[in-house]
Amino acid sequence: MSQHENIGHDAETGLIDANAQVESFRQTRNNRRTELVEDYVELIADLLEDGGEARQVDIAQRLGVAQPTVAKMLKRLGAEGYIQQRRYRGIFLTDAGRQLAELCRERHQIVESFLCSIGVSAETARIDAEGMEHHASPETLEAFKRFLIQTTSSRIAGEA
Amino acid sequence: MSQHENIGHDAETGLIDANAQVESFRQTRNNRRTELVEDYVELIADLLEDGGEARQVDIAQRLGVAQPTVAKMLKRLGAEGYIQQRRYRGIFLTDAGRQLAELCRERHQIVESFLCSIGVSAETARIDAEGMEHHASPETLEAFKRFLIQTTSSRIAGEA
DNA sequence: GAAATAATATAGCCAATGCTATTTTTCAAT
DNA sequence: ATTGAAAAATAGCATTGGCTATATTATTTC
Repeated sequence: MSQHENIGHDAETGLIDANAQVESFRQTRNNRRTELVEDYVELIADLLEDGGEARQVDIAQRLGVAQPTVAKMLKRLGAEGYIQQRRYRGIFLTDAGRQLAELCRERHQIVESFLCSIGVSAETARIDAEGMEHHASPETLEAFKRFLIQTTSSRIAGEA
Repeated sequence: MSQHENIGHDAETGLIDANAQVESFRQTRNNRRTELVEDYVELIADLLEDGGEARQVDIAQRLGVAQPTVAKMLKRLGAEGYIQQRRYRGIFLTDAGRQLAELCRERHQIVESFLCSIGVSAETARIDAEGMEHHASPETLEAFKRFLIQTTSSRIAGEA
């Protein structure tokens, strides 16, 4: 039996095919593991760009967690090669970190703008985008972008 | 200073207001904690409805995790009042469980349909919806629904 | 009804992410 | 230069959600 056979709905039951569903759940679990890393890197990039420095206390305050929680996560980010850290010195993004941050920021921006464009309030869009961005695949992001371009050009053309 | 003052962007920096951002992150962390419960309850409802029973092995197989992992989570679901469980007997949803399942299923359905309606493939929609559904607020769901109704009526009216 | 099989329960491990309390280090100010 | 405050590091703990290995209980089959 081929690996990609029987994707979609299973005729024998009303349920989604088990192999397909298990893949969704696995993917989601995977995403959940990388969400925090992405949040941190994105936030650090913002802080660096804006204020020139990203201190643990700032990150902690922004995320709403305690400083030791941040310290622990920064160790992980360092180990994964996204940041460079010197004891009692500031935090810097590596090339990989900057790259990831850029990706996240773009994705975040697309999701948030998209939500706004379909009539969600700015505040809710911000909150929901924060959670949803990590689960938007490239394909979905493309669809969001297409939609944004469409509605933008419609508005320019003066349509309702 | 009022609690809801200064929501949105902070004029002093290019960054989002810290209070607003921290709220987003808190909300997201909160959602993440309830995601698994919702996944389980939704899946159990599906299994019960379809096959008449929801066994640990089925749940484990569907989620792609080991059976003891499911056993542990079921204890939690029991403690939180969503399911009833008798040793070596099947699993049943309580009223609260059925209610939650219904809510989740509806939400899931809306998100997945919505993604399809903007041109995301069925398979990707399934995967992304699995992750995104838990982060869609009522307001966003309403926007999705509005959009679905619009495009449906457009199609019926024969528009491109 | 006894044996084999299937399902569930339990024990014990690990990693991730949160916390508080405390120590260490740096920096700023006098 | 010393001190005091701020920041970061560290220790130690709890919870959640994974896992494997194993024991127990039901069920099925002969």
